[in-house]
Amino acid sequence: MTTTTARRPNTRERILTASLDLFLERGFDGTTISDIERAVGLAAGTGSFYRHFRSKDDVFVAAIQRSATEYIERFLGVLQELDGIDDPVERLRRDFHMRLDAIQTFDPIVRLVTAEQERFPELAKSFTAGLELDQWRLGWSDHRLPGVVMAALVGYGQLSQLEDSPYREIPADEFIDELVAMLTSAQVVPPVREH
Amino acid sequence: MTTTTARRPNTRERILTASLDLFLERGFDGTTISDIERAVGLAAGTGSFYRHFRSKDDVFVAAIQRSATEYIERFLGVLQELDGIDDPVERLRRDFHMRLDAIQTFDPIVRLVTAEQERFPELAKSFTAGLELDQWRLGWSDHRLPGVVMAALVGYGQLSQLEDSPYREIPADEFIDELVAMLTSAQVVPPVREH
DNA sequence: GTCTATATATCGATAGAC
DNA sequence: GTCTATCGATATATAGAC
Repeated sequence: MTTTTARRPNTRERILTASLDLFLERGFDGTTISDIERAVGLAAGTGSFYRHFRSKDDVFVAAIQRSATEYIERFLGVLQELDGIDDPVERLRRDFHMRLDAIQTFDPIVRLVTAEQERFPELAKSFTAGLELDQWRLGWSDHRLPGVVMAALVGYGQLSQLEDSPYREIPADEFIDELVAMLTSAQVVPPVREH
Repeated sequence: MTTTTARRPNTRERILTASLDLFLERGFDGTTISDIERAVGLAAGTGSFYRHFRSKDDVFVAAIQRSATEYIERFLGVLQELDGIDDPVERLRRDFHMRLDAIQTFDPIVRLVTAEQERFPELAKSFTAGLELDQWRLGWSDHRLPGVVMAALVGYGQLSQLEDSPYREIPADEFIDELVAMLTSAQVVPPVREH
C-alpha cells in the first residue's frame, strides 16, 4: 500500500542474504560483485548489482547491520520469554542455552566483523552492544563461580565448534546442566534479570 | 661458513616478519606485494619481492609455518620445564598460565589461518597439532570438572581480550588460582603429563 | 530492472638492464 | 640484489540500449 519501495521485487533482500553468505565464506576482498550477482541469478560481470546498492561497502554494512538487528531481537525475545518462568533453576538453564545459541550462531559474523574492522571500524560496535556478559552484576570479588561458569560457557561455545575438539563429544545439554548444577550446589543462583 | 644462503643478507627474514604483521593487520587479500616491499624498504611496485619468494602464497605459508614452529617450541619448552616441578598444584598452575599465554599470544594468528583456511587448507593443521586440549585423558563421563575448567580457561582467554569486557578487570593470576582451587578442593588434580 | 560494453584502476608476476 | 618497464588478468563502477 505504500508507494515507495515496499512493492514486491525482493532482489535487494536476496542480494543481502546471498552476499552475507559469500562474505562469511570468502571474506570481503574474496567476494566479488560478480559472485554476488551470480548467487542471486543475475548475469555475472554486468553491473546489475548497482541498481540495488551503491557500492560493495554499502552492501557489506547493510548485511552486517541486518544481522546485528536480528541478533539483538532474538536475544531480547528470549530474555522476555525467560521472565515467564518461575523456577529459577530452569530459568538459568534456558538462559545458558540462549547464550550458547547466540554465541554459536553469530560467532562467524562476529569473526568477519573483527577481521574487517580496520575497513569498517564502526561496525564492531553493532554487536558488542548486544551481548552484556556481566548481566548478573555479581562482581568477581563477591563470588567467583559465576565468572568461571560464564567463561566456561563461552569456551565451550568456541571449543565445540573446532574440528578435532574433544568437546564435540559433549552434548550442550549436559555441559549446561553441569554448569547449572555447580551454581545451585554452591547456592549461587542469581536473579537472571530485573526490569 | 656455509656457501649456500646463510651468508648475511637478512632481507628474506625481514620480509617474513613484515609480511606476517601485514597479513595479521589487513588479511591476505588486503595485503599487496607493494605493501610488503614498502615495509622492508624496497621500492614499491617493483618486483624486488620476487627475488626472495616465488609468490604471495609462498610467503604466507612460510610466515605462518614459522609462527607455528615458534608456538610449538615454546609450548614444548614450558612443558619440559613443568616436569621439574614436584608440587602437583604448582605444576597445574604453571600449566594453566602457559596455556593461557599460548591462547592469547597466538590467537590472532589462529584467527588469520582459520579465516584463510579455504585458500590454505593444510595450514590449519599446523596449529591444531600443537594444542591438545584433552591432554589429561579424563573423559567427560569420568569427571566433569576438568572439562569445565579447561573451557573456562579458553573462555577467559577470549573474553579478557575483548574491548569492553568485564573480564579485563579480573587478573589472570586470580582467575587461574580459582580454577586450581576448584580442582584441588574436588580432589581432581591429574598428573599433567606422563612421558 | 537487466544486459552490453567499457572506462579505470590495481594487482600478481616476469623480462631485462644495471 | 635492486630497479625500469610492462604484460595479463581481474576488479569496481558507469553509461546507455532495451
